[in-house]
Amino acid sequence: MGPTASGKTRLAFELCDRLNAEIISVDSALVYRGLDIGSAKPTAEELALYPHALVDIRDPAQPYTAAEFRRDALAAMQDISARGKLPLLVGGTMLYFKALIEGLVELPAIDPAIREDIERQASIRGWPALHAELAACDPITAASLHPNHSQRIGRALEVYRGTGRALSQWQSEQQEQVLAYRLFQVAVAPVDRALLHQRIEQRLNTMFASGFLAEVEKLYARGDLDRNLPAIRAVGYRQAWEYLSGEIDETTMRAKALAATRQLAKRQFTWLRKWPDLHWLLWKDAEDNLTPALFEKLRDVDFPVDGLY
RNA sequence: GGCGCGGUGGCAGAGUGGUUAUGCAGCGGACUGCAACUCCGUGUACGCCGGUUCGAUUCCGACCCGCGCCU
Repeated sequence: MGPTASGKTRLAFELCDRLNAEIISVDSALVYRGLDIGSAKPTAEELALYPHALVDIRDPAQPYTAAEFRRDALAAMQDISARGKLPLLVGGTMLYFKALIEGLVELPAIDPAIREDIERQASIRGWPALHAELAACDPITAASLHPNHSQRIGRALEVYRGTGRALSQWQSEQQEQVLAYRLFQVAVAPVDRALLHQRIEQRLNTMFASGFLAEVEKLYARGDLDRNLPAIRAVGYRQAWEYLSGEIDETTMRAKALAATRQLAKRQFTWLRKWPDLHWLLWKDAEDNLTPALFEKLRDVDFPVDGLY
C-alpha cells in the first residue's frame, strides 16, 4: 500500500524478483483500458514481465465497484496460490483493500435507474432534503452522514428503495468474513510530505511529456464517455476533460491536476495513518533501497521468506 | 522630477471607523458496492511610520514599492 507516487510499483517488481510472487493490482484506475499514461499504469513491457491481475479488465464506459474488486481479487489470490505462488496485492485504493480484508455487506444488485432517479431528485431538491428523507427510513445511517454528503446519502437511499430495508439494518446483520489468507501489510511512503509532492510534480510533468493529453483526447473522441464516469473522474483525466471541452486553459488544467494528485495522496495518508497492523517502509531519497528493510520486517513476523528467494 | 491609480492571509479577490467576506491551494478528518470518488473541519490578513479618534485595515500626512501618463 502507499500514497500515489510513493514507489509501490518499483518495490513490487523487486519483490516479484525475490519472492515467488505474482501481482494483483488494487487500483480503481488501472482496471480501465485506455487509462495508461495518466494512471501511471506499468508499461506493456513491464506487464509482460510482471503479470498483473485486475489491470485492463474493464472498458472506461463501465464502472467497476469495490464489491467486484473483492470478488475478483479473491479469485486471483486463489488462482495464484493454487499455482504455488504468493499473491502480492499492490495499490493505493484503500477502500478496495478494506473491502477485501473486512468484507462488505452482501446486498443484491440495485437497479441503476434508482440511483439515477435519486440524483435527479437531488439536483432539484438538494441533498439536505434527501438527507431528511433518509432520516425517515434509515435514521441510523442518516445520523452518521452530513446533509451534504451526496454520495453516501445516495447510496443509503438507493439501498432502502431497492431492497426495502435500511442499509444500517443490512449492516447490523452482517457476519464477519474471515479471509483465508495470512496477511502481511506494508505501506511505502517518503519520510516527509514535501518529498512526495516533489515526486508527484515530476511524475505529472513526465506524463504530459509522454502524450497524456493525446491519450485523453482519444477517450474524449469516442463520444460515448462522459465526466460522470468513474474512469473520467480519475485524477488528471477529469482536468484534461475540462481542458478538452474548453472550460479551462492548459495552465489551469495542469495546476488543478497537480493539486488533485496531492489531495489524493493526502486522503490515502488519512487511511494509512489509522490502518491496523501496518509495517511502514519510509524512504528519504531515490537511492533508498527498501527491499532489504522489508525482508527484515518479514523475518520479524516469522514470514517464510527464506524458502522463497 | 511631476501627476494619477493601486498595495488586503501562500494565491485570487470583496469590504468596513468597532461585529474581522468568499474562492483556490495547504493542513487535518470522515468514508461498507462511483473511492484517483464524495463529503466535513481549519487562518483576525490588511505595505511602512506618524497623526486624528474611546477605537483604525478602513480617515489624514509622509515614506517605500508597483503600474500608467507627463516632463
